[in-house]
Amino acid sequence: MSTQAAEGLRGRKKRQTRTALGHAAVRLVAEHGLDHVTVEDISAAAGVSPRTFFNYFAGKEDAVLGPDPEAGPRMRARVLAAPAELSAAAAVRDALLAEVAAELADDRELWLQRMRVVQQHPVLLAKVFSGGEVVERELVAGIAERVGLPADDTYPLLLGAAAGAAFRVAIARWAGTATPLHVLLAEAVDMLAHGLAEPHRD
Amino acid sequence: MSTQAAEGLRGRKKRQTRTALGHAAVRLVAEHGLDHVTVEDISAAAGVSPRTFFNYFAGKEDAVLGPDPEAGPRMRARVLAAPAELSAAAAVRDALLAEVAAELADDRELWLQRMRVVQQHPVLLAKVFSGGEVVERELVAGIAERVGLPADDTYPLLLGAAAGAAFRVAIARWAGTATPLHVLLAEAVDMLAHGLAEPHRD
DNA sequence: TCACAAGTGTGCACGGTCTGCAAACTTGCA
DNA sequence: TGCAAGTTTGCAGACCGTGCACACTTGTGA
Repeated sequence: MSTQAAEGLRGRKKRQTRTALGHAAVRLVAEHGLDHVTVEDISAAAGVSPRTFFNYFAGKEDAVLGPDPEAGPRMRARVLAAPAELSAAAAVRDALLAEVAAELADDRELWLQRMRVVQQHPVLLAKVFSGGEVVERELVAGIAERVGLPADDTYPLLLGAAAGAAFRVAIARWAGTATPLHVLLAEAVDMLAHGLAEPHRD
Repeated sequence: MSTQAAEGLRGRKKRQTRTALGHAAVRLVAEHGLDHVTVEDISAAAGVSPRTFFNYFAGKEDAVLGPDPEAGPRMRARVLAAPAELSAAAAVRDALLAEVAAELADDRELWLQRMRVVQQHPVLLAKVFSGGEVVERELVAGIAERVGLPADDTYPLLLGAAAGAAFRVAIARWAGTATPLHVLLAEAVDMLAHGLAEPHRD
């Protein structure tokens, strides 16, 4: 729900091809496993040539993960737009929760299947992290701007990295339980805000 | 300084070849950039055949990073061996600092060059993360055991992930400043322990 | 001393990944 | 209708990574 207006017939078809490739990649890998699926398979399933595949994605992994280039700027904007009375940590917390809500609303089923595939293929996990790195960089920039520190200061870097950590942990737990993602994410973020103190035991 | 005794001539040569390949990889990539260096180049510089290269490393990236399979178990042991009166977070803090000290003492110059190379090649960053993931898993197991929670509970997962985040931030800052790594790492860990509260301004 | 088992290095072949290039083809617009 | 710009595609080529078979080295026990 970001750039749907004034796209023209050209852009529309491009977007269609891209999502067709992405969906095919997730489905095929879920069915046959990552290294029993070739770029040729994915292209065929999406009805384009293998060469065209590489016009859209850098490789199999990218197609499965379908990285969102707007996620970084969005997080940055969210952090900067948060009410001024909130602490930076609280602003990041809210930004994370809002982002998760928006992402899931977009394409819930695909997301879940994607996560399942990622859990089964450590190679994909690596790509997720490096993708998260790009987002994290923008997030760090937003935090730095908000608190008035340079972007290479420990505080913005660490808050950004911690946000990434909380996100990953929430995702990991989500894949194994029935608890809603936003609950798990809030739990993780709150734990960070309390200095990682040991939780009370039953 | 872990398994140097009773190695035999066989094992010694194997280790030599491995480090020769690793060093050649770091040096060549530092000189010419990651994708202007082929496996053939690295093998030639180390005096072995390209086929042999793949007996040691899964690819260029692995050779550059020289992953340490013992790092995970070591961290786990450190966390479990920490004095009982320490909190889990403090135990992790000490384990991190001890690990850094040991690693750097081992081969300081290579480490620094490696980090510089990694900063310039996001692809390598991805591998660092996935490598860190393996270590993190062990660390999480240690934390879980120490505090008596299951390893898939939020607390151990998050503390492990946060430790990884602090480590990465410290490394990133270290590559850009003259501050000793252990100081940066302590700063980051303390910031986490204080709930990521905004630091005092000058 | 010798021979043999196990471990290590190497060449070869093969399928897969990814890129550059140039030739079609399609779309948007005058 | 016709042109400019964008998209798809095939082709060639470099590189990656693995399986396999064979040569060579090392350690060991007869």
